[in-house]
Amino acid sequence: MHWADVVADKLLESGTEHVISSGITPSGPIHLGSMREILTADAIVRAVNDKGGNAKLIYVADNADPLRKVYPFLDEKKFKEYVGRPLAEIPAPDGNGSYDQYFLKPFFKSLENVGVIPEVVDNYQFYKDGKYNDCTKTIIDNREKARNILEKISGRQLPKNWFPWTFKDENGKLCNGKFLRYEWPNVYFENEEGKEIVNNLEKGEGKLPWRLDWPSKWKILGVTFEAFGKDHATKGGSFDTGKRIVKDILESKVPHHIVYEWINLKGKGAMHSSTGLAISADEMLQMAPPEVIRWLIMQPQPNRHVDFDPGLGLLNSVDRYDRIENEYYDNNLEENSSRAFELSQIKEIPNKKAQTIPYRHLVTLSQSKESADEIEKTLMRTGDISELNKTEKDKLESRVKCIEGWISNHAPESVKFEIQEKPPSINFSKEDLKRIEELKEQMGNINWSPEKIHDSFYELQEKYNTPAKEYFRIMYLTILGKERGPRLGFFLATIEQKFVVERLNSY
RNA sequence: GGGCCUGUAGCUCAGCUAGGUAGAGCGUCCGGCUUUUAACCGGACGGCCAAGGGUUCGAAUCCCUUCAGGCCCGCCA
Repeated sequence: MHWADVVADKLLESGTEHVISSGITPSGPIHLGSMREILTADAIVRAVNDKGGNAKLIYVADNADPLRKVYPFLDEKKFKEYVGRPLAEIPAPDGNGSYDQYFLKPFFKSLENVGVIPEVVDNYQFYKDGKYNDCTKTIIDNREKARNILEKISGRQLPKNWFPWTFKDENGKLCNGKFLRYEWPNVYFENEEGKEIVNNLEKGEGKLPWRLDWPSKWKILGVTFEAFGKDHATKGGSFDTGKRIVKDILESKVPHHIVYEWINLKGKGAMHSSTGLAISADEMLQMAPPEVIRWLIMQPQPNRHVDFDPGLGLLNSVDRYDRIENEYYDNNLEENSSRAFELSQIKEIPNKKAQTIPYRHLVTLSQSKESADEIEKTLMRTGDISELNKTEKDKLESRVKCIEGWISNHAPESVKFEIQEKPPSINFSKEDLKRIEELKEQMGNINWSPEKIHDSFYELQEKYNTPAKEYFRIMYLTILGKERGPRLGFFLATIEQKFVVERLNSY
């Protein structure tokens, strides 16, 4: 059984209503690794709903968290003063709006593109609106118990006058002040300068520290399931302490969970926004079809790491996905693969197989044609497809866009080419010139189909006792200005016969 | 030091939740398609399921131990 269904079954044992939670701190571009978290959660939501339950997906934007440091992608001068302040209160890097929204907006757009539409929780606003009041109060009332749990389970020592609140200084920065006294809803502390500051706990002046904030969210939102990264899952980590806090102090339920592994960039290691070694969700969508992105997450077990190769490997991933799609409709898949395919669909599962064009072929066409429209016409002319319906058209269009993005940012040189508008000036040898004459005649007189074109080179090989390779080389040189290129039969068939003959005639 | 995960064919992995004759794709080799680029079709080769022990009529699957690899582990998230 697919992992999402295994979890769904377990969840449904305790009821039909479920809240699946996911979240991230929007401190930088939100990357593909973070997308795994929410796609994993989304899979569970779909699985529960498919089995007749009623699950909703909640996305918590942890924008009450402070900016930890000036990240490499930030302007040092401008952002130095904001370190320590809640992300929701900092201006965006481009000056428009707030910092958190600057990163969240494109991420939500990306999520929409992969078919995920969560209910968004603005954590900062939650604090402001007093949503945390009850939990905060309960924790404060039981702060010795809380301290006990944290110290015992995490094995760290808390200061003598520990108070379960991250204070907010008068300059707006979150800080570790010295706790003085407390009287709901106010807490008084001494800041570094020795000044007494008051925070109103009901108004979001400061926040709960993460290890208390997380279990509080479970209770406030009624979370029944959460997928989280293995950094939280370590012994004595925030999940371990969170479990006890929510059970013993908040008297609420511990959510079910799974731990997911990181996504590595092939040959480079785990993605981290802080090191800059990351592909943002946005960027990802500009080079890979959304259903393939989903499939990369749905196919493997969540606890296995995924190696993502934005180079040639991406083509393999798309090919594999397309093959799975075909086999799905041929009813030829094992249960897990079949389910992974279903969970990879952006919208509902189409009940008919769509016409698919081999992705590698599209990579060629995208570089020789101006638009998706032209590509479609060409494919119809070469007999690769019959007329496309609306869905197929959209798919073609979006895939062409992905390929264009991929070609310009990630593709290796070996697959790139450009049709030369003017005949490249090349010093052909005498023999080459003779072959060009032979080609002129051949190209002008054959049926312009991929197979015929392909065969014709071998006819020349027979006729003139010259390796077909030589003819290939010449064709690439005259049209692309380089010695290699895409499979010639298919490629030439996609451009005008007239153009090819004229090109040869100019030598 | 503590913890989690992983170890199955040359490579990438499925199978383990529920024990019942070891699977797929890719690669390799052979054959076919009048044959370039990571093309297509058919077939073959290929595994003491990391090692050892236990439970069982029966273990890749459950339990214990060992080894190897990856990652996580102040605060913050």
